[in-house]
Amino acid sequence: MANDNKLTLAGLAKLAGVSISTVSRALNDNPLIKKETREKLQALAKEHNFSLNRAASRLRTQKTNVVAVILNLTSSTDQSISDPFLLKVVGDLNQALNQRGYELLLSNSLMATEDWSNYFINSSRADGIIVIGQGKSTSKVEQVAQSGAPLVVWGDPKRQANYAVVGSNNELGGYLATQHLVNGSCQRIAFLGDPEHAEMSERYKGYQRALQEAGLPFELELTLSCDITSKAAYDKIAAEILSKGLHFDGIVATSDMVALGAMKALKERYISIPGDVSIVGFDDIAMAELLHPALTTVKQNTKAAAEIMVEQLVRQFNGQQANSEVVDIELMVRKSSKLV
Amino acid sequence: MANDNKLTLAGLAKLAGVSISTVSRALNDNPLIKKETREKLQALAKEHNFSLNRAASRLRTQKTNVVAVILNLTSSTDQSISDPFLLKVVGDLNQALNQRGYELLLSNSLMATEDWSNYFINSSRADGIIVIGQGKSTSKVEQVAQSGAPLVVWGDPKRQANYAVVGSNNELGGYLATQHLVNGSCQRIAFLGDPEHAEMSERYKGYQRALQEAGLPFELELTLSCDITSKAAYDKIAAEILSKGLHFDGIVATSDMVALGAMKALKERYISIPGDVSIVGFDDIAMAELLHPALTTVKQNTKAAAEIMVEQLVRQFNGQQANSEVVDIELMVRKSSKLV
DNA sequence: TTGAAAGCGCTACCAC
DNA sequence: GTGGTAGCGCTTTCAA
Repeated sequence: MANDNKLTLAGLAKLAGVSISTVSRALNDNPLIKKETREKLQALAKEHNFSLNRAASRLRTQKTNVVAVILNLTSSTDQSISDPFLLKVVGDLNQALNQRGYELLLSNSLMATEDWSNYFINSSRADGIIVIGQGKSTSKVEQVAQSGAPLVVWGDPKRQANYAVVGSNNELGGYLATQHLVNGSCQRIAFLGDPEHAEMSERYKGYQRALQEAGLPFELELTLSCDITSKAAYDKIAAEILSKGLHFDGIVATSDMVALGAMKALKERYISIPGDVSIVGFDDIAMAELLHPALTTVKQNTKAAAEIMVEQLVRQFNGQQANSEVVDIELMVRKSSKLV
Repeated sequence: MANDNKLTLAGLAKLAGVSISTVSRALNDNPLIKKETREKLQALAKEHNFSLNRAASRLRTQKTNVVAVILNLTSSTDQSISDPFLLKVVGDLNQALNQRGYELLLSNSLMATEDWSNYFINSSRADGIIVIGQGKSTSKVEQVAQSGAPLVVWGDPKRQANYAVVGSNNELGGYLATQHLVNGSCQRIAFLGDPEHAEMSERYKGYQRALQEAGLPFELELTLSCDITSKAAYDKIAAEILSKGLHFDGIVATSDMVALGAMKALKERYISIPGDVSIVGFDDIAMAELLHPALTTVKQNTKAAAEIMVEQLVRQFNGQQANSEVVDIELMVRKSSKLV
């Protein structure tokens, strides 16, 4: 406060009458320093509002304690950027990283156009990378994996990949959602979303498996392919009903936002949910239970997932092998689907 | 690739047969270096996958090109963390910052418990701080302002503060929302939210002004005070109806999430929206128009706001004075309110 | 248990 | 236009 030119370790050392090394060790809680001295110096630092210069320590230690989190967005539509689910994952990662002493540098695939490994890791901006979403294209991610940089991806862990993927059991999720509709006596169950998107394609497989087990025919016209935004889903359902009439009595949506769009299209046509059409979402975003009717959905445990992702990333920092890991999902039965 | 020990400027210089200074200038696009040489060296850098070590340049230049964005959360409830509106602001800031060459370090008030200025600025983690939300407590923010660190706050710009505040015209928003309900012949208009929260209190003032102008009495029992989460709003409306019956025919909600909670409580009781109760939200999150009925709401222009915030922060980097600035709002009339 | 000093990789001042 | 070099503030080896 009083002294305006910024305080450094050297300055603090002078103030305390000890060497720079001693202050450095004390502030890093190094047990080499006598506990008494350590506490005295820490108190002094606090008193003078001193904080170690991270740029300097990062340069010296070659470690940043920063993790770059990259939202792997499919397109530049506003919708996909603001999908509450993605942002929930960011929030949970923030928490998990902080608990381990890491900071979160936020970026997304639309901004970071260069080689990610080069940009974030070689440049000492971050120690590792977490990519949220495998999306349709994984070439950037592969590039990072090739470079050997510490990397964890939120996506579909069942996909074989040469990097660690953490994600929900999407196939099972799709299966349970579909099975739930089958049990509710739905006969013509549609799949709404993008079957080519990594995570979504697994949900699609689960959907097909459930149909088969139930002895229901798989009909291609029940695969309602659309972008994974509410708007696209809304348009798709509207167009479908316009051209073919209401030819389905159940919808397995690939995300809650997609389900939301579908619900709106149905309600506008006075189609009862779940009376005429049952619907199951995916994600369990905060809003799901607040919709009317409350949305039955497959809950992804993002908090647990975030912790696992950080754990796997830290393993790589320590030179250990990182593994893909499956996070449990759970069917949340609410009001948008008929009960058995 | 072939050479495994990390390349530095010195290494590149040797490879190119020029001095370190020349490579440094070339990679920083310094016009002192002949264009030809510059391009040759940039190509060489790309070829060898070289990236300048940021830790080193930050130490040297005393500038990080990083901005800390702090979500000033009210409580640790999941809801407030995942309010899509806050996260929309983060997304827009990310974009605005990147366009100006800054990176976004994400944090929140629950994690960053220390003195923010000390933690982020003194430590050279970031050059400036953007705080999202004035919330109820502004002491941490005041502390940053006191320290003289570059700071911009998303909040209510009408509040007098010794730091730059960018935000919507909340008073006008509250006024327009209320006026709209008045025009739709609502007689007993409730205000739902937290009148003590900085931004919200201005909306509350606007609500009162509109009532007064319309010659409607201001009744305290129509101030429905609750936490600004969907859940709290849902509970509040449910409790209100249970204890006093449906004693209002319009609701001015302090956020879309709050409106969502209220809508659910109403729908569950088969109260028609907007037939029995009209409702207006605030924010215009992506979901607002996808609700059924589509939510009439006051749109906050977060994209414009984000650009202004970054602009004001950069002004401070350049030693200029930063000013509070008001961002225009716009009433989005949809289906949850009666028309005139 | 503490101190001296080298050096992390870069930028920018000064010299040519 | 280009090169030599000091030094940003820290950590850590080595010495005491």
